[in-house]
Order: sequence, then structure tokens, then C-alpha cells
Amino acid sequence: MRPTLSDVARLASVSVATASRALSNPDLVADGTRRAVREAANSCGYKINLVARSLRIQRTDTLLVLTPEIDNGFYPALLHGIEDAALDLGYTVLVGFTAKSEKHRQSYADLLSNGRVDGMLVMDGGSGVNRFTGPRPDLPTVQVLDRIYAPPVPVVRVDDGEVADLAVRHLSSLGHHRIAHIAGSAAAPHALERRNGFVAAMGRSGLPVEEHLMVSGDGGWEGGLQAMRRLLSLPQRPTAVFCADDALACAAMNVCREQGLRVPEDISLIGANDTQDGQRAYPPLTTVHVPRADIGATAANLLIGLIRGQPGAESDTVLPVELRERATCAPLRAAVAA
Amino acid sequence: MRPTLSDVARLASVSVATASRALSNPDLVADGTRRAVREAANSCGYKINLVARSLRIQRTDTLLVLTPEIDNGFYPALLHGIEDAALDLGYTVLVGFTAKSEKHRQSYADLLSNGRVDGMLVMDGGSGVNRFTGPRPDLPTVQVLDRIYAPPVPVVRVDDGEVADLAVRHLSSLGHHRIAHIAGSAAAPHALERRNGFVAAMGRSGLPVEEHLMVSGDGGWEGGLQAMRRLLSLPQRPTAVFCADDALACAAMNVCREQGLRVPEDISLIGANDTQDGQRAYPPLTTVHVPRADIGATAANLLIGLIRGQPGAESDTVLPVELRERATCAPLRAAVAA
DNA sequence: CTGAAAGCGCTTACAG
DNA sequence: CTGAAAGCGCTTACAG
Repeated sequence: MRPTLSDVARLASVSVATASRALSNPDLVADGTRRAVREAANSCGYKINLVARSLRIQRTDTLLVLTPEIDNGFYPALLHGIEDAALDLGYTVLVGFTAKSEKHRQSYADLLSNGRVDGMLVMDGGSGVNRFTGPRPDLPTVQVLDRIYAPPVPVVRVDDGEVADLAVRHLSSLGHHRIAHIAGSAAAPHALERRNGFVAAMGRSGLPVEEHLMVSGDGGWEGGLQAMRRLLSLPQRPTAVFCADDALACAAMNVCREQGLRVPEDISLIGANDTQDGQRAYPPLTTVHVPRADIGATAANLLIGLIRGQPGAESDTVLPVELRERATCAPLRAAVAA
Repeated sequence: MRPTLSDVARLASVSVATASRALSNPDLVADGTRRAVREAANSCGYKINLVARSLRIQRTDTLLVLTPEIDNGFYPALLHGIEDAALDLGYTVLVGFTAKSEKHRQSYADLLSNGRVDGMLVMDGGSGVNRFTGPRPDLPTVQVLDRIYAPPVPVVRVDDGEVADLAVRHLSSLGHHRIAHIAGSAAAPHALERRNGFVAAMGRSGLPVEEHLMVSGDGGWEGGLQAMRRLLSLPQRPTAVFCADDALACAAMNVCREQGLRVPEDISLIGANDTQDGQRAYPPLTTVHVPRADIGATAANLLIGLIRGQPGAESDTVLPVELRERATCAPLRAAVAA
């Protein structure tokens, strides 16, 4: 059997209380005692049992993160940001994939109410599950990017109106005015906000927004392909398109190639989020950068603050976004010249 | 405070023993009792405390998976396969990212020795950490894809020689004989095996393997770019290249574009693994499919068997791979005609 | 500085 | 079918 603390205590000829202190709170025991206990622990290969410890101290030092499928290049950076911040503060992070079914989601969320984790980071709000529906969680929770619980459950996010605004202003500054938008999944609040932001930004730039230039990219990669094909089949094609995310923009770029259109000479494309697929596309995608690692780290720190009962947790933290010019946008005249 | 089982027992006027049975082992109590206890539990919002339960029953029903960075499109499917199988059998999975440092890796691996998880799936062997170095784990462990512990620690993997063989035979059947290879990270055992497999397969096909046609794609995306540039700067360019993985092949494809070479008309490219980036490339990448979800599920099932003490766990499970023809390979004469 | 004791919240032989 | 009791492996007041 695995040695326990009482084995160590016996070997070191001290009480379990002292053995515990020597190992977890070294300052509380005499030098010699500490040494003896440590040696005993080593000699028998003692490892502390964290579940016993958790039961006793009433915390697990573990965070849960609810995430949708991660195979889309958006979540990994968020996860790493969370993990970095958490590990620094002595927390372990457990990730639960919730896109499969509401049942899966529930079984993960139960880990919080069942005391297996101390707090929860919800970043699957964009997948449309359970939105605004459940009661406000009474255990430490922070939302990432999409708000799915009413205040005062904190959110860490970006301003999606600003994302759209940066994209539209960039395109407009290049002389484009027939600008299209491929919207993201209707289930994602942020996609809706980017769409609204697109309309608002077009207005602010004094540009007309034509209904048929706003298409839905719902349906993942295939949806993106179809959306772009629809746009290119229009009698009056757009000269530029703002895609709600980089994956959609990559899909759009592929459609351009299959139809023999050059990007950016014949048409300008801009994405959003700044994910790896855009960076590695050819040509590399111009996009609006979303600081995912920062968002993750901020959210994790906030959650840990909540768990530790620190006051003054902001309930709405908005991080800045910025334009990342790469190679898929060109001045309108280039298209005209082509 | 959170209600405990004894609160429920009091409300239902039974002993905690009975309350426990009514909730966790319903058949053991009378109908009326069961109903009363359930009602009591609901009325006070009782949730079982899983850490107390774990301490008592001496298991956590949790699996740990050690994974390197996941932002490369390879790991998500593996993770999903693991999670599916695990959830079906009542296990929760905890994932630990280990690429940051050996310290991070250790702190995750400690979760196993510290009793927070029942078993461990090691799939970060390709990142070169700690290889063959640590003692054979004495707690339930299974390795995924790369062997980093000596037998009999089980492995679930593919035959990387076969991966290379399928690729080379495909290229050779298209008439290519000046075939190059861009190798994966030298730290990854499977990359080495693919490289050796390439040499063997070339031999089997009666093709010469020229030293300068085998280059290292070490260094991630940038490494891939450089490797391909080196190949294209050769006096005698290859007419086809087998890239150790799809990301490398995508990098190679970008280099071709930047140099004005058409794929597959001017040069054929084949990858391996069949990841999303290859599927979404333009043109879609021909590759060797590796059944990642199956591998994950198989490994998880094996691990759970180990945990439950089932005998007969195979210590080396090899899953089949297959060629996935898409659009980046063409007959040699096409290149000649060009 | 150290030890005896209580207790975290469950489950499960053992009796009845 | 139900209850009293022990115990999983720790930590931490409380005394000394």
C-alpha cells in the first residue's frame, strides 16, 4: 500500500501532527525534527494524498474551464493564458469539453457543485448552450467573451463593436465602399455583436449597407464556403469582405482561389481574432487581433480573486483589440486596375 | 453552508447511512425511504461532496492526460476520443499542458502520485521531454503514440514506417523518383521513425535516396518554410516531397506559392496525420490518415482497464493508417509537361 | 516545539 | 430494510 502520513510519523518517531507540520508548514517545527521527517518521507516514498487534504482544508485549488470543441484554433491560446495564470497561483486547471451535448455540459458543471473544483470559467458561451437560461451561479464563476449569465457574474471580453469598427475603417480607408460581411454563428452573442457593429461602423463611415451583402456564415467551414460563393455570384460583387472570424476568412479565400480571383488584388479580405490559421494562410490574413492569452489570464486571476473572497472584482472587463495588417487587403484602385 | 448528507438525513428522519444508500444505492432501501430522502435532498439543495466520496472509496474516477501545446491541430481529436470513451465509463478527464517546462510537467504528473487522479495518459512524448528517463511508472499509465517508458507500460500508436511507406508508394506509383523528405522534430520518436521509414520505403520501391533530399523541418512552422526553401534551391529539385506532418506540408505549399510553383502541377506534396489544416488548405492536401479519435478512445479504454485491474491489457496496440488522396499529388508527366 | 484529539463528508461492513 | 460505528488521510485548534 501507499505510505500515509502515519507511516512517516512512525518512521520518524513523531506524531502525525508533527509530521504534517514538518512537511506542509516547515517553519513550525524544530530543525532536527524537520530533517528527520523529510528523511522518513523520502525513505518510504511518501506522497501526500491531496484528496484527503482537500477534504480537510475545504478547497481543491482546482479551476474548471468549460470549453466548446477546441479544434478551431481559437481556444488553445485562451486555455494557455488561463493555465499560466492559474499555475502561478498554485491552481490546477481541469478542462471540460461541452459541445457534445447539454448532458456533457451538465456533468462538467456538476464538478463545481460537487466540490471537486473551487471555481469555474465559462468560455463555451459562443456555442449557444443554455444561454441566459440557468440560474445565476452561486459558486465562483467568471464568463469569458460571451455573457450567458446576468450580472453580476463577471465577464472578461473584448468590444465586438470595436472589432467590426476597426475592420470596416481599415477597408474604408483603402477606398472600399462595397463592403460585405460574412457573419458568424447565430448562436454566438459575439457574432451578433460583430454583425451589429458592422452595420454601425458602415453608417459611421458614411457607407451604404446593402442587405444582400450581409450573409450568414453559419455552419462552420462549409457555411463559410457557401457564404462566399453567394457573395461572388452577386451581379455587383463586393470589393472587400469583413469576415466575422479568421476561419471564415480562410474559407472565403479558398473560394476566391477556386474562382480564379486574386486576394488582395481582385478582392480584399479581413478576418477577426487573429488565429493561427489566418497567420499561416497564403497570403497571410489581415485581421483584428483579440488578445486571447490576456483574456484567459485576466479571467483566471479574477476567478481566483473571487474564490479567495477578494472584494472589488470588476464585473465587466473589456480588453483592447487592434488591427493586424498582413497581406489580404489592398486599396480599391488595385482592384479597379486589375 | 452547503448542506451535507447529515442535513439530508435529519430532514428525512433517517440515519446518514440510510441517506447515503438511498442516494447512491437506491435498491438497498425501501421505496418510501428512498422517496423521503430524495425529497429531503431536493428541498435543501443537497449535492454530494465528491472529494469526501473519493477519500472514502479510494478512487477519483478521474483520468489525467499529459499533452503538449494543443494549438497545432493534431491533439484536439485525440483529446476528444479520450474524453468520449472516458465519459462513457463514468470518468472525468483532466488535461495538463506540459510543453512549457519540465516543472509544469512534473506538477501535473504529481497529480497521479498525489492521488488526485486514478491514471494517466501520456501523449506529450513527441515533445521530447523526459524521454526514457524517468522510472517506469508504477501507477496506471498508458502512452499515446510515442513510447517514452520501457515496456510493459502500454502504448497505443500507429506504425510510422507504414505511414512513410504509404506516402512513398503513392508518390512512386505516380511516377516520381526524385522524392524528398522533410522530417519532423528530432525530439519526437515518431518523426525519426517516419524518416527511417522513408529511407526503407524508397529502398523497397527501388528508388535512390539522396542525402540532400532529406531535410529537417525542425523548428515548427518556420522550420518547415526553411526546409522547403532549401529543397527548392537545389540544382536538381525534387518532383515530390513527403512531409512528416500536415503542418509541414502546408508550410511547404506556401513556399511553393511564394516561388510561383503550382501544386500539384509543378510539384507534388504529401503530408501525414490528416489534420484540419491540411483539409482546409488550397488545394486540399493529400495525406496519410492517422485515426486520432480511435487512438484516444483505445488508450482511454485500456487505461481504465488497467485501473480496474483487468488482466490482458495489450502492451502495444497498433492502429491502421490509410492514404487519403486529395489534391496535392499528380503524376510525374504532369510536371514534365508543365 | 510537540502531541492527543477532533473532524472534513462520505461509505460500508457488521448487527439487528 | 435500517442504524451505529469505524475509517479513508489529512490539518489544526487546543494544551502543555
